[in-house]
Formats: sequence, C-alpha cells, structure tokens
Amino acid sequence: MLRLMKKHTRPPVNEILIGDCIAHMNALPEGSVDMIFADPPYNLQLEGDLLRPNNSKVDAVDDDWDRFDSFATYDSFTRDWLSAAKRLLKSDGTLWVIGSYHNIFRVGAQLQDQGFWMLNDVVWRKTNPMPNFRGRRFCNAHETLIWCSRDKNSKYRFNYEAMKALNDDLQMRSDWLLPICTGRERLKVNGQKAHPTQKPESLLHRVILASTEVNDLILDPFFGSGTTGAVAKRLRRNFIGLERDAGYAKIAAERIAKVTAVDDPELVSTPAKRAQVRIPFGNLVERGILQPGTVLVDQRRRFSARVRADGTLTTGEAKGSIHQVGAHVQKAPTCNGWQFWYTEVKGALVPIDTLRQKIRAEAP
Amino acid sequence: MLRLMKKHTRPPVNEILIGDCIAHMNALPEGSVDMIFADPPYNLQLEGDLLRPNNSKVDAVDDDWDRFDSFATYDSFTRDWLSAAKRLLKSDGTLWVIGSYHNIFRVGAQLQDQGFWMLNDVVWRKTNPMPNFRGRRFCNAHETLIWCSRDKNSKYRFNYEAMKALNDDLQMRSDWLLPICTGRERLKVNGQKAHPTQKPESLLHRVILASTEVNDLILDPFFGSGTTGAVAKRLRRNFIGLERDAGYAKIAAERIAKVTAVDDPELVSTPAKRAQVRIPFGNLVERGILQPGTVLVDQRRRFSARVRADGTLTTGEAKGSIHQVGAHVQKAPTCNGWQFWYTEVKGALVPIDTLRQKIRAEAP
DNA sequence: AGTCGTTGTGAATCGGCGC
DNA sequence: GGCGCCGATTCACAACGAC
Repeated sequence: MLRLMKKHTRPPVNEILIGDCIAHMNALPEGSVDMIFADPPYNLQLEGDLLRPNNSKVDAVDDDWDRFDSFATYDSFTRDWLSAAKRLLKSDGTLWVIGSYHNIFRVGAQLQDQGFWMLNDVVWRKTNPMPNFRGRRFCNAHETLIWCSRDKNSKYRFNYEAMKALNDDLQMRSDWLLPICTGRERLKVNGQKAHPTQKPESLLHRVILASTEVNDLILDPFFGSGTTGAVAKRLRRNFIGLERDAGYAKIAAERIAKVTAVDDPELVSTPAKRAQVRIPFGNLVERGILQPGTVLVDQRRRFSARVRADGTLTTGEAKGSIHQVGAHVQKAPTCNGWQFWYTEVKGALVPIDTLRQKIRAEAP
Repeated sequence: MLRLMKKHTRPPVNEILIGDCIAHMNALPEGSVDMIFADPPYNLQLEGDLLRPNNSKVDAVDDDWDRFDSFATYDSFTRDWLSAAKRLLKSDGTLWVIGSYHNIFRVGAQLQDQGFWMLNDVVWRKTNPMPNFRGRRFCNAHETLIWCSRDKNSKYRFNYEAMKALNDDLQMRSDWLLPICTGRERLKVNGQKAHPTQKPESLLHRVILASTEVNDLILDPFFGSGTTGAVAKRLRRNFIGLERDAGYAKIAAERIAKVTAVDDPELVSTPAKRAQVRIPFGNLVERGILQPGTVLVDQRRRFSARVRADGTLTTGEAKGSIHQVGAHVQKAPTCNGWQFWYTEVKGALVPIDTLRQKIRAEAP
C-alpha cells in the first residue's frame, strides 16, 4: 500500500504515496480526481516546521522573524499545492480545505485568486473544544472548512437528499456540530497520540457523503493519520493519500487495513431525484393509466384541465405540457406539473406524481 | 447629530458623519478610538434573479455599494479602510469585522498583512437563515466575525467574566447563536426594509459588552442603519458613525434618538477580576482572618501546609507563596493558590478565595 | 381572548439536457 | 455555444385574518 515517487499514467488507487505532496500531485494524471480533501499545515507562527515546495526547511520562527516574510512563504506554499490540486481535479470536481483562523483566510483568498468557486464555508463546531485557559479570549470552539468547485461553472456533485436525510429531513446547514477525535477512535502509539491533529471520522463521513458518489476517487494531499482513507474505504470510495512522513503513512496504512467496507453499495449511495429515469407525462396516457379526457385539478380545485391523447393538457383556451398549463392557469413563470396536478381516485385527490412513481417502481 | 466633513482635533462624539469613510477616518485624530466595528460591503457577485419554490422573487442585495469590478478592486478598498482604521485605533484597541465567505477571507488576509493580531474568529450562527431554495448547496446559515487587536502585543480589553456570565457561567465560545433582525426591530420605510443588511442588536450587544468599557469610544465606518450607535448608546458607550448615504444616516440618527441609555452605569460595566483591588494573602493574616499556624488543605485533603505570619505557607520542606507551595505539592508548573487551598470552618472546607471576597465586599 | 391557518420574507455567488 | 423545455426546490418567524 505504501509507494514512493513515480510518474503515473493512471492514478494509483487506494495507496499512500510517501514524499512531498506537490511533487506527487504533479506526477499524477491531469483531471483524474473527483474530490480533494486537504488539511494543510497551519501557519508558521505555531509550528515552524513548514517545508518549502522543494522540501527545504523554513527557518524556525525566532524573535527576529519578519511577519511579512512568513506570510509570504506560507502563501507561496499554499499557491503551489492549490495549483497542483486544481490541475488534478476533474472539471466538475470539488475541493475541501480545513483550517483555523491562523491560516484559513490566506487559503481562502488564494482559492479565489486561482479561480476556484466557493460553494460554502462550513463551520465545524466542536462539542468538546479545549477551553481557553487564560481567559483572555473566546473559547476557540470551531474550525472552518471551505468547499469549492474547480471553476465557476462546474457541474459539481452535491448529494442534497443525503445531507437532508442526515439532518432529520431539514436541509443541512453550514454549521456542523461534531465531537473532536477522542477515545478509541484516537490512534495511539505507546499511549501517546499518534498524530497531533487527527480529524474525527464523523467529519469525513459528512464531507464524503455530501460531495462524492460510490467508486469516486478522493485525494488527500496531507494524509496524516489517514482519516480520509479510512472513511473513503468504509463508504466504498477510492482514495489516494499523500504523506511526507513515512511514520504517519505506516500508521495510516495499518489503520485503513483494519477498515471493512460497507458490504452493500446501495447503503452508501443516495441517488438524487434529478438522476432518476425521466418519464414523459405522455407515457401515462399511452399506457392507459390516464385516459384522454380525464380531468385534472389542482389541490384546492381552483383550476382544472383535460388530458389529451398526445400527453398535453387543455383548458379550452390554453394547451401545452402539464408544466406549461400549470404555470399558465396560476399566472406563474414556471410550474412543476407533476406536483401541481391531481386526479380523482375513488373520491380522493392523488397527485399525478404518484402515478409516475408507480411506473418507476415497476421497471427499475 | 449629522455632520459633514471637517478636520478634527478631538473626535466628534455620538455623531454621524456623512461622506466617504476613509476621508473621514483620515480627518480624525490618530489613536483616539477604543474599538471599531466594521460591516463592510460583502461583494456578493450576484447575477440573475432567484425564485423561491412558490415563484416569489428573493429581494437580493443589488445595491451599487456592494458592486466591485474585481477582487483587486475589492482588495484595494479593503487595504485603504483598514489602514485608516489602524491609524485611528488606540494601541490597545480592537477591531471587529463581519463578513461572509464572499469577502471575509480577503479581509482576513489583509488584516494579517497589515499587522493586526487575530484574537478570535467568531461565527454568528443564525437561528433563522434564508434556506437554500434550489437544493444546490448547504444552507448558508452563518456569518463570520474576526476580532483582532491593533498589534501583536496590545493589551486589549476582553470582559471575560461578562461573557461567561452571559453564557450561563460557562466560558463563552467562538460560535454565537442569534436570530437575524426581524419583526419590530427591523427598521421599515413605507413598509419596506429601510436597509438591506441591518444587523441585530443582540450581535452588537455581545460585541460591545465583550470588548469595551463604559464611556469608551466606538467607531463604525459603515454605519448603515446605525445598530452600532443604538447599542452603544444603550450600553453607555460613545460612538462615531460614518455613512456615505445621507438617507441611511438620517434613519440611523432618528433611530438612535429614541434609544434610552441604561440609567445606572454599574449595570452595563463588568469590571474584570484582574481590575479588582488586589488583596495580598498576607492581609488575611494581618487582619486576623487566618491565624499563623492555621493548616490549609486542598479540596481532597491530599496536601496540607501551615500559614506563616508573613503570609507565606510552609510544608516543612517547602516554603513560599500560596501559589508556589500549591504548585510544589502538586508538582505542577503553576497553581492559583486562592482556589487550591481550603480552610476548615465549622467542620466544612472553605476556599480561601471566599475569605478574600469578604474583604473586598467590606471595602469596595 | 385565543387558536389556527395563510402569507410574507431574510447579505444568495441557488440547472441540466437536448437540439 | 445558445435556446428552449423539463421539472426540481424552503426554514424559522412574524404578522395578519378568520373563526
């Protein structure tokens, strides 16, 4: 599962590549990745062990360090990995980045400068953050994720129904309440945490479920302890992990080896309504489910129209598709005829959409 | 209350200055402002109309003041008003900026570039955001505030205890749940909203209570409908509002005129613990509240020490302040002796901090 | 007076496909 | 690429009117 640098014509799948992430990304084929999740190092001010793209080490922060030089170095690093990521993404692919106030504003500005198109900023609210011990600031209880498509006009994937279902049938908001990674989920080595910033699997679960489909390829350029790979495997997605530290890569590989994929792909896929087979309204007439001449009404019986043999409706004065006639009688610009029109079955009004669903159920 | 441009030697207080905010800021004296709250244009970049599922049109922010040609234009505007703001701030003053994902990353990067020091990013979670009508993204349910001091080493004000009290005696977190401005609070003109982006007073209440003291001077360079001024007046702070639109300035002035300041300054001031009179532990001994020789113990009676006449403690082997000895017995680097040590009063353990509070209550 | 249903609205970067 | 059509899509409140 662990590999060193190599030029690839096809992306190596479900592997961890050890080394500098930018060099690895540049060796992978253009436009080959569906989604990227990135948890880049935070700013120099805290860590001081940032590597330049060429793997040379940035001088550690000391009393003489110049803030402007440091931000410039971090910006340069950000620019480089983001442009490599953009090259790798499919045109309809999306990118997630997570960060804190130390680095996320710089990353966000770079994203916009490079033409990524922001879809949402998402706040991970921690149920159990570390308190502010000195009482000099607000408790820093969240991190920020930015979700963006490769380009402004990308037809990106968003599994709206899956997210809505996850949230008790209310549309998912941009603020997510999830615990930090603790307890048995937290990887340990000799009783010490194996990685300082291991992300919780619940966070990746939501990210992956929201923005990918089964068998999609997910890249994580800062793989660390491999949370992205573990959740990708469980949800039957493919992944590539890039990690410069061979020790972390080994821990991640061992972790992922223990993960079992959900056995049934249907359990981890939520097909969008938009992706369902299209059934023309005329099919209902052809198949005798609705006879020509049947009278359709709206829910409050304010309007009515008759079904014609060619699958159009007529009110006498107006004629056209179920959508067009629905819009016309309401004097509205548009209308979803499937939901607007009802037919009477045994004295009760039934939306014609119910009839369509029966056809779909017969021939899946 | 409304004034036009003029060069000032002292800041004009509790007034609204009409005109370009940068010119006004440059005409105000350097280092004269305690806190700045800024709600700059978000640069939303909207294109077509958006319809709700019921075909009604969303009343979007399409005002001229929110339109910028490019990110470069927006960045230049941001750079200019931030540098003017920095000049105006006292060296220990703080700046708040609010924004959405459209602009906040650019503003945040600029703040860092100009040497402001970030203290927190704060998320305003809306209880009642506008939904995402097309189901194409997560519901955009929050906005982001950045709170920063003028410089890295500023001794900024943070009313920790006031924030903790506001949050049921739990440390205030960086995610705030507050409703948007609706109902009677929302200013209307002829039944239409008077300003497209009026902020709720609850948000400013928290911002002002967190970071200012009674009689402080607060500047709002994008005054709009004057929420900052209204809340500042009620909480007995002073304000300067800058607004380029004379119509908005008039509405704000009328609004603020109706606000009544809280009558008792004590109700809106929360002196920090560290601003309270310092009581040396020795005072308790001098005043006979604790006799030399009294045995202090920790809450679980694992450790004990005896009080000496000079206000130090001794365990026999170690001797020093209540803090030093507390740290020593625990083998901890530091210890707050006031909270660590207890004395027995009528069979019950009482923290020595309680004794200190009694002294403070006697002579306030 | 109180309850219940209807209507309105909020800083919004809010389609996809075939011809 | 442009155009036209199909058809998918909303939550929390406040205000108001009906009963």
